[in-house]
Amino acid sequence: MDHLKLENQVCFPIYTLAKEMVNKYRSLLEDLELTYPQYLVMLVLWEKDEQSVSAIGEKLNLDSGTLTPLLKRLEQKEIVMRKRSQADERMVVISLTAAGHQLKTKAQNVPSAMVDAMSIPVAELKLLKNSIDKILSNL
Amino acid sequence: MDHLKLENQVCFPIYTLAKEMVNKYRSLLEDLELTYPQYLVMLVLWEKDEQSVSAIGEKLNLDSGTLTPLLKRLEQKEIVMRKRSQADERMVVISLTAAGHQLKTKAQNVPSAMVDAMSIPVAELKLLKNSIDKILSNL
DNA sequence: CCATTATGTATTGCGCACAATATAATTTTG
DNA sequence: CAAAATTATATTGTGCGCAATACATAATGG
Repeated sequence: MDHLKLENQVCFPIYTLAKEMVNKYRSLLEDLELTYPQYLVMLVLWEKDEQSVSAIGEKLNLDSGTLTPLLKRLEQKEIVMRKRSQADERMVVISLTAAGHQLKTKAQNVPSAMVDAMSIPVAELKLLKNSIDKILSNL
Repeated sequence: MDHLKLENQVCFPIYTLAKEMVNKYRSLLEDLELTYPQYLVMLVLWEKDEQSVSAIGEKLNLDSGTLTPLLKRLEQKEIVMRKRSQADERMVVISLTAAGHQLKTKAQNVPSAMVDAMSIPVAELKLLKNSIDKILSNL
């Protein structure tokens, strides 16, 4: 078997799936005027308000080069605020505005819409998640 | 269950895995001086030389906005050539240079190195690929 | 055969993603 | 306490990824 054939690649479907997922989210998040990475940041903040850039970055595996401009865009939309911590002025603390909090109610139906779009049995989805987590811990 | 909790997201692990995969490829492809998307284009060309931009794009699900600059970078590395088709001057035909052909031998060990890095049983990998293909056909 | 439509690539603009570096503040050490 | 090391964010540069648009060529239908 030719391991360099596209058809025999394992990673290519994963790479493609991730892109297609983000494309699907593009339409699902249109109303919220959020991109998928922005939506992920909002998930993190909806769970716990007032977090440092690095704390958000650790949870999402994103560095400041990605987060700083992204958070500035969220600030411009006026759904988050950026403020230097009093305690440690190196830290920038991100917090939700009222509009940012409210956006959560508009996002409630997004996860189920996504699972519907994938239309795959929940059991199979759990297996999938398990395999992915296993690979992630190895990489 | 709170469907908006990061922990309960199904897509986030997929998104993370795709990124980690690309990161792993970064080190595996360092010798070849290729990025992962560039490597994918080379896989397509190693299978069949002389293909139009659109043909490559269909196989990889990438549009000209992505491929044109990418292919120009491969041209600068002198591993591919870009030439307008005589038959249809709208088409740009991409072909491998001698160096481009030779690069294939250096790439032979990349797929196995990647599978090794993921360190997951082949059987489970096949299940994973099946699930992903199923979701992709739905999205 | 000419106007219309379709096709193929290129360009532009925006938003990630990450490496490398810079900068400033805090902590640790001698 | 001052110098050195560490920590946290910001900045810069490169490379995707995709939508929207432009533009040229080819095909098609009166």
